[in-house]
Order: sequence, then C-alpha cells, then structure tokens
Amino acid sequence: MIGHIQELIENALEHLQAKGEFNLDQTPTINIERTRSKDHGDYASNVAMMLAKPLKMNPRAIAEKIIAELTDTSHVSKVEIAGPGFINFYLTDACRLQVIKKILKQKHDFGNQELGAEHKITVEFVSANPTGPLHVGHGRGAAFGSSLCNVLKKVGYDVHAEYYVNDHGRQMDILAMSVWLRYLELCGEQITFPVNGYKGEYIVDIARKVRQKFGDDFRHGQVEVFAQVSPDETEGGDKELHVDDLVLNAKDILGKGYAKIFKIALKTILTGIEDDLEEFAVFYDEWFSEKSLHEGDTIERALAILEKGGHLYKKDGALWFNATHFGDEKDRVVMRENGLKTYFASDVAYLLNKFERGFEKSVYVFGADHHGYIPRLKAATKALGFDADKIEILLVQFAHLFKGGEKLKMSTRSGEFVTLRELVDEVGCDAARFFYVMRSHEQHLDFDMDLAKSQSNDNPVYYIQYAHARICSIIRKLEEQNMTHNIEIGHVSLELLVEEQEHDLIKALSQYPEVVEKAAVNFSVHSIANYLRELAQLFHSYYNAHQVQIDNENLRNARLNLCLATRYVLADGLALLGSSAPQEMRAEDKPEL
RNA sequence: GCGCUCGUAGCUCAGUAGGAUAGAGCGGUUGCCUCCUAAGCAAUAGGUCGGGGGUUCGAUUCCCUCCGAGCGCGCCA
Repeated sequence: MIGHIQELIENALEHLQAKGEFNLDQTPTINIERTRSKDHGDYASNVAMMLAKPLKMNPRAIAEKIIAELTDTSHVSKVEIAGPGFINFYLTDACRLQVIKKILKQKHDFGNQELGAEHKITVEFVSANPTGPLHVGHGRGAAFGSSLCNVLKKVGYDVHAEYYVNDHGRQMDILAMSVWLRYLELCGEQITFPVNGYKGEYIVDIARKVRQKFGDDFRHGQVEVFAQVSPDETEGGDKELHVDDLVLNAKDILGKGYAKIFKIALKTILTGIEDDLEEFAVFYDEWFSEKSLHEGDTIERALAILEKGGHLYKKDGALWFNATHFGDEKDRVVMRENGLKTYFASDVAYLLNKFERGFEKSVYVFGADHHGYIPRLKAATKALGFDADKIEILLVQFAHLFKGGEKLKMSTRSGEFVTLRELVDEVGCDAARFFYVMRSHEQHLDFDMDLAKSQSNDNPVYYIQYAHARICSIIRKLEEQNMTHNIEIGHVSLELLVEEQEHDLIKALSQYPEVVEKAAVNFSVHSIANYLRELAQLFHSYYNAHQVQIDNENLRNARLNLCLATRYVLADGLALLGSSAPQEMRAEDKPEL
C-alpha cells in the first residue's frame, strides 16, 4: 500500500515537472508513513515540506498542486492537506477490509516476507562457557537470540542458529580439576578446596557420577595431589597460580584418566544446558565446538591469511595481530610467548569458518560486557578479506535481578546464582520468554524475581494470551447457541464492520507485516511484544463493547472472520517470541496472590 | 584517564533512518459481571523527554558540551 501511494506521488511529480510547474534537479525520495493519529488518515507524506526549499514555494501550495495531479485513486477515498503541509491519505473501506480475507487465506503465513531472499544467515547466541548451568543472566540472550531467529526466518532468511561451545582452554581444565577434587572428597580424602575452583553443588553431582562409573580408580592421596603446588590465596599465595598448579598435577597424576573426567564433566554440563534451553523453547541448528577448530587446520589457515596480508608481527616472543590498522584501539595477541593460541585466535578461525560455510551474514548476540570485542572482530573480518558489514554484533544489555529488593550478584565460580531452570520452573516459559524480550535489547532490564514469581498475572503475556483464548472460546461456544461460522458469508458481509473498535482492530491487523519487517531490519524483537499488547488491547475493548454471538447471520459471520484473523496474528506473534497461544485460560489456574 | 552504552510520568519502559497534541503497563482516584472467561473494560490525575548550546520550516530524535548511571580497557577465557 505504501508503494502504491508512493507511485501516485511520483507520477504526480513527473507530470508537474513535464508541465514545467516544478523545476527539480532530481526526484526526491518520497517518504510515506503510517499516521499516528487516525485524525490524519491512514497514510501521510511530508513530500511537500521536503520540496519547499528547492522549489522556494509554500509547502501547502506544493501539496495542492500534487493532489491535483493524483491519477489512479481507486484505493483512496480522501486526500487532504493538513498542518504545515502534510498530505494525508484515507483508504477506501473495501481496501481496508481486504486484510481480513488475506489473513484467513494465508493464516500463519500472514506477515511472511521475502526480504531475506533466502540468504543464509547465522545467529550465534548464549555461547556461555560450559563450566556450569545457565543462570538467569544468560536468559536474556537466549530469549532474544531465539526470537530474533524466528523473526528473521519470518522475513525470508535461511537462518542457522549456533551455540559456540568453549570446550577448550584453561577454564575447562579448572572445571575438570574441580570435579576431581570433589571426587576425592567423596572418596574420603581431606581436601582444601581452592578459592578459584568451581564451587557449585553441580560439581559434586558430577563427581558422584564419576565415582559411580569408575569407583576409586582416580583416588590419590592428598599429599600427592597437592605436591609442589604454590599456596592458595588463603595462605598468602596467588589463587590463579594455585589452580594452574593443581591442573598440572591432575594431568600428571591421572594420565588418560584426566580426559575421562574432563569428558564426563563437559558432557554432563552441556547436556544440562541443552535441556535447559529446550525447556526454554530455544533450539539450535548447531553446537559448534571450539576444540574442533584446534583439532582441524582452521586456526592455522586463518593465521596464514593474516600473515599473507602482512597483518601479523612478532613482539616479545608473542605473535600479534595488527588490529589497530583496522580501527581497533590496540593490537591483539594471537599466539602467546608459551606457544599457546589465544582465545582471540579461535575467534578469528571461527569467523573464517562461518564465511567458508557461505553465510551471507553472521550475527553475534553478545552480552554488553563484550562490547570491547566489536572493533577487534570487525578488524579481523577486514583482515581476512571480507566486508565488515557481513558481521553484525548486537549487544544485549544486562538484566539486573532483584530479589527481596536486593540486587543479586551472579558468579558461576562461587556457585551463587539463580539458574535459568529455576526461573522457568517458577515463572513458566511463556512469561519468562516474554519478560526478557519485552524491552529493547539495548536497554538495561530490571528483572524483579519476586514480581515475576508471585504476581505473574501482571505479566503482559497473560493479557495477550487471554485475548487469544477469548477468541477460541467464542468459536468453541457457538454450537451451544446453535450458531455456525461461515467464512464465505462473513467475507461478503465485511462492510457491516462499521464500529470504531472494528476499524481500529482491522487497521492494527494490517500493520502486522510492517511490524515484522521493522523488527527484522532493526533487530528490535521487543517491538513485536509491544505490537501484540496493542492488538490484544484493541481486541479486549472490542470484546467488551460488542457481542459476536448474535442472531444477525451476516454481521455475526463478519465479526467471526475478524476475530479469527485476530487470533491468527496473535498466535503467530506469540510464536515468534517463543510463547504459546493457549486455547483457554482457566481462572483456577490463576496463581494465588 | 581513554572508550562503548544509556538518561522520557511516582516506578518499569515504548516512541526517534527529524514531523502534527510525547504513549503504555504498574501504582493512585472513580465506575462496569441476570450478557461470548472481570487474567477483562470504561473514565480520570500525573511530563522542563537529565541541563545548556547548535543545525533546521520543524529536534525527545542529529551535532557539541556539561552532569549522572552502567560496562569495558590482560601474552584471562
């Protein structure tokens, strides 16, 4: 529709230009937008104001000339000049009502678009280190990333959701070592647990698993385990050195056994993460192992490309990437003096891998604390010879958790955190998903656990689901009234929908494709949530103002068509956000306050 | 210190590729269940869009500056 009006104005301008009334060097971009207030019609253009300066004419006079030249006005019932020079367009009723037929025909495909043109796009999100269960801090990235994938699919992208598994490196070693120490405690050894070890209860669970499977196979005396280990922080030493020494000892003492413990720890935690995410309606196409980059030749090849481009140099025994050349604030080490590749080297390799797999675009969803990574990843992209626009890095601001009025601190290491699973169990997946994405991802989010748990009916998701359930209920109960729903009768009777609430609802429905497109282009998933709330609000108003189950067959079927169309859009929007659309909501399910 | 992000109603937040009278929820006040689910509806109060300057026909939106908040600045992962 916007395109149609755009065309009308373009033609008018051409005519005026040809007649010599206007003398423009170039045709301006014509801006058509939805009006905010219905007093201003359905669509408006500011083109007259834009032309005021180059034409040196009064905007209202320009608008008059343009309107006089509008030709095909079959879809437009009224055009008027308003305010400083806006041209407002009013659509005909027939045109407006069309959307109901369209939705009932397309159903859940309504709003689908070809914007993405089936381009391959990857979205990487969460990618938390597999050193413990996901906590509520990870929830926002999970909810946002997952919903973003849904939205991008809806507009036609071939979306590939990925979780980058950091199954390589020091943190994983500390994890395996922590499990072993807990295992030794279970065997009856006296162990002083390191300050910097992983302390969560889940570590003991894994240790128990190891013991079940291997019995006392990995049991060694306390003296041997702590031999030659530098003192921990509690004894005036360095906690980092202390754990590193313990890891070295573990590897020495256990030999092949070390890999077995490592494997059980990784697998247990990763499976747990997968289960938690599944419970949260978050699904991945690929769990990408960092270790696979080390085991293959991707890192070497990535570094070779940088080397060939002259972007690597040696300094102080380490190998550096010349990131400042590409706009980063400092150069980055890719290989340390001790010969170990840095985490950043893996990142570059993973980036290369994504390009090699043919992705048109790579989207990264990062926590806000990772914003420092943007320049270096962009730098690496350019140095690898790709366009920096091919990667899109989205920062999700922190969700601050409040419990009992206190701000909670999250620490995986100390084991003090609320897990995502606990949240989902208490609040429910629908509410949790919605709560996380109802605010812009760029905005800090205050997540009040008490509110979410104890008064979850305040959550707008219930409001939207209720609108959906009400529609289902209307349709379900038709039979009790000896009534039927005939879509064809409804279609030919649509012009009977003359109530203000019906107009408003129809208008909102017609906006859905635009809302989806905007959400995809701007990565603003939350605008879907806002839209759904507005749509639900319009429906609830309508529901209270007018009866659907009425004797007048034509009007009844027209209204049922409108209700059904609303139902499809509500259900589809909720699905994009990862929430369900229940057929009914019972009062007795309402949480006690 | 340098850098990134943010500042809109009592609270939590929408809105801004510059547009017409800045919106919603919660909280406050007042009404509505012999009628398709009251997890609902209707009405009402509440604002110097952090302060100041600039660009423009027009700025909450863009630029500068100041104030305030969060985060980041390792041969860690």
